[in-house]
Amino acid sequence: MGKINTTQYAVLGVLTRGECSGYDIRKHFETSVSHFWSESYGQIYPALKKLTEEGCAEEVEVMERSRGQKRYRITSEGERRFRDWLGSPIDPVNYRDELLLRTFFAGKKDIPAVRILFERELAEMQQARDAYLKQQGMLTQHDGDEEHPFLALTLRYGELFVEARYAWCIEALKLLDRLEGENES
Amino acid sequence: MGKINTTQYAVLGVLTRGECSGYDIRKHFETSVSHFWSESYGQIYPALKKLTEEGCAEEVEVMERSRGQKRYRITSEGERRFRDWLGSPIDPVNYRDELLLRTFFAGKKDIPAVRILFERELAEMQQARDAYLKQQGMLTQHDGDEEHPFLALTLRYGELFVEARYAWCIEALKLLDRLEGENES
DNA sequence: ATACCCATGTAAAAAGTTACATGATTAG
DNA sequence: CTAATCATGTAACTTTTTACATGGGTAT
Repeated sequence: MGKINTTQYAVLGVLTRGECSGYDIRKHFETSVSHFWSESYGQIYPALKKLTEEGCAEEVEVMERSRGQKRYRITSEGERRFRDWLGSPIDPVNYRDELLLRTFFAGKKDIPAVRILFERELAEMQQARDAYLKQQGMLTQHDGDEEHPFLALTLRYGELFVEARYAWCIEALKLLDRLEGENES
Repeated sequence: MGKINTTQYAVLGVLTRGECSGYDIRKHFETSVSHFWSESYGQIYPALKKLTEEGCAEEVEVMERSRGQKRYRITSEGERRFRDWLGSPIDPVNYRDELLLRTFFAGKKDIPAVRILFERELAEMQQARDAYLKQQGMLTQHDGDEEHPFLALTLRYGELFVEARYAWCIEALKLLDRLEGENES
């Protein structure tokens, strides 16, 4: 049995929610999970091909395919493999955060430069916070769904993450003010 | 002028702290910045080569080189380019978090599986918290250094991040308890 | 008509990891 | 002497992005 990589599992995950096309899958990543996952077409189409070869997904026969669309459905084998993966150990990923990297290497001369970086980040966190609030509102309409608690949980993570990062930016900007004050005196 | 990528800037960043070897650079990434950045040898050595070609770094002539070590030093051109990069806009990176991905796709049947994931994560956050505390202690010894406030800031980010994620795991585990209770009743 | 979304797919490039080959030095 | 650590480097592979080619459908 061939090895399935994370992208393929992510695609399989979308398929567990119902049959769809490669395009739909991309949309799904772009909208619902964009704050913690992304996939490009260059990954999705080959993944669908590979999953089909592996017997984890199959093309749905569609009469009258609109716009040449191909739709895929998860197989029971795919379902099984997906459930296995879901609980398997997560191998540590190397987290990379360029804002942190730049902060780490900054010195006194860089204060004006990093101030702009933090201000920009702060604005982004505010935007993200608004987006979460909006999504929160939409979610309450699907209250009864089986997946609802888990969706809410990922949303909640976003909120906590954004609050933490927001608070950090505030602290950072205060620090910059203080450092600049010291320089002048 | 050739394009310099993020890895090369990261390497250049280490060189701003003093001349060192590829091995030292690796060590630096592994120890001081591992919680927000990582580079492998397969990236570092080619980066040093490229930076030298670009005139951003140069090999230091060492008599009696210990163990065949090569040491590199940043040039004034490298310094200039690094400062320019430090304040330049950060292009949005696609954040990927497999724990979130799995949570998103989880359903009621996966409760025991995801519980293990959250427990593992919780333990990791506790460990990370201890590590930060320890680093915090070491940092106070370098109190006067010019870079000190920025180092402290990255450490502070780590603390806030870990606290947020820790809190989230706790919430998640409570949710799982609640869902399991519902199932039984 | 013409612009915009829907839709599939691939090729090339870039980014990154892993495994290996090689050898010096040091600590026990 | 031997194991661990220091040290450099490359090749193969995997992963991911970006750009392109192609064309159907729909709304103005």
